[in-house]
Amino acid sequence: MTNVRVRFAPSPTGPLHIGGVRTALYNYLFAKKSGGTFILRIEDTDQTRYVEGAEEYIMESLAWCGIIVDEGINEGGKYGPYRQSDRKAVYRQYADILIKRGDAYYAFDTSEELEALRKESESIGNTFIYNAAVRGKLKNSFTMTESAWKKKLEDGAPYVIRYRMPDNEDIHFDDMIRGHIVVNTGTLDDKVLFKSDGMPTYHLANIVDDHLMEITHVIRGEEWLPSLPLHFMLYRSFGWDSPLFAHLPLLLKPDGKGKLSKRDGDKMGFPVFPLFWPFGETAKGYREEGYYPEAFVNMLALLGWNPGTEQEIFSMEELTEAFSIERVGKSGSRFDPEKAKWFNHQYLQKKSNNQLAMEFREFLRAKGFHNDIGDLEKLVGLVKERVSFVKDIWSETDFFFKAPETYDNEVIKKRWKEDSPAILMELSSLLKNLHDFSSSATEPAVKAWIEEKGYNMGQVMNVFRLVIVGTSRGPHIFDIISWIGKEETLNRIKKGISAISV
RNA sequence: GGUCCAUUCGUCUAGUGGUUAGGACGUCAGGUUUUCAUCCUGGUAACAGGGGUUCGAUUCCCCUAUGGACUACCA
Repeated sequence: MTNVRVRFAPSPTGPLHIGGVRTALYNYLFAKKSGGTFILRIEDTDQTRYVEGAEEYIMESLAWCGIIVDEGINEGGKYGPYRQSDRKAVYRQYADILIKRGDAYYAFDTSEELEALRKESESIGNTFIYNAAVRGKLKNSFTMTESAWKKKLEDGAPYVIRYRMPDNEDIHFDDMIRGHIVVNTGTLDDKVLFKSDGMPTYHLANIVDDHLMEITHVIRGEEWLPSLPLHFMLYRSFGWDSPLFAHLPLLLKPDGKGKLSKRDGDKMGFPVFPLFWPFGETAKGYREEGYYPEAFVNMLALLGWNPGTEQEIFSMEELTEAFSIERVGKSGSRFDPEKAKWFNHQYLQKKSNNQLAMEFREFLRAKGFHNDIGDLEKLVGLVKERVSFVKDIWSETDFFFKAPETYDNEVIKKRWKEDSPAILMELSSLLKNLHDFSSSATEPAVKAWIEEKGYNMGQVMNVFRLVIVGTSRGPHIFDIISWIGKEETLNRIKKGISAISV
């Protein structure tokens, strides 16, 4: 088998959608599985949609995910340049080849004229398509005399170059995911290949570049499936072998209908982009929300592909090993934000307490804590298994850092009894006399005291937790007091008694 | 409207011409924790509908329905 060469070819029109990231990932996995080459090509032939910062965003996103580009605008390579606007000079000659072969032609219709035609057709319930049926009535090198259209070109009149789609021919082609497809050219239109601004359209640039860059497999989103027949025709007109195609199913909204959009994320509170997008209308990113790239990639890989086994947790290496186009599904996948969290939970559990403590320390610094924040490794160990994100450690441990300011009324109503203050006072003096304040020392001491006094556990432990935490949640109470220390424990008991007894 | 694509639990999916249709997320129940969460155990829940083909279809074919993509001098 020849060397696999695949490309990811986004347009720099804004932040890269997670559907795009998944396309890049599948390309990457496919290439790496066979030791092939992953190419990043920037498709910026539409200058009006170019967005500053988007190229960098794309590259940073791939890097964050651990997708390594072999050839691209930064990496270079033998087939460059890798930005289509830098390849402008190469496209025109290919358009000319098509014209010479009679497979393409000049057209002088203005956008306004065509728009009017479209409206007119629509008003009588038809769809206007620029094809064999109408091309004979419009302004182009078929309807004009050679001297007339040549004169127009010489005069610098604006024109486009269109592909001449055959009138009525069944064309057959194959997709690695969808199998064999047949389309009649009569339903297709004469697509513009070369725009009046001197730039090629996607269709021309894409085919020319894929050929020149010796791309062997085109793995892209399903939204391209309708233009596949055109692309096949172009390869045929040029006399080139076409690469193999695989059209990936789309990522759909978690609820309702249609493909996943930024709005869904905003509405339901999850990101639709890998990284925070800082320009203009900003957008949340998985990285900034606290997702690990490994978890993000794992989640994305399983959305539309499965290994055929019951394994769900995969490293990039394992994904590379297991991936195959054959196991990519045919139908669109609804995105499930809950499952995304679950993946992150799995990866967080695998981190060492030491590593998590470091990450949590960073988090605390950003929050303004600078010194004296205690044994974070131990703290993290107490709550690790209940969190999915490093930021959750904070919401699970805020009461470690500061005494409660309010006390849960529900819990007070249920647990606070007349004798509670007296019992807590007793408990306080008991704790005061303990020298070893570790959990393993305080717990048996307190339990023995409860037994000796004939109290029951519930009447003591619940109010104890209430004054220490402020409500009924959190890790083992003796672990908490051990971490905050004797002095703080006694203070909280005292404060709690006076605050609640009022 | 037209062209093309798709359709297994709520979601991601496995699977087969004859299976108790499997797993994961979610959800529910029980257990653990005298808290909350985690965790463990168990339960709930699906082959879109109608025709064929066949001894037998969830699986193969056709139709319908539903969903989706595309329908620009955007990609």
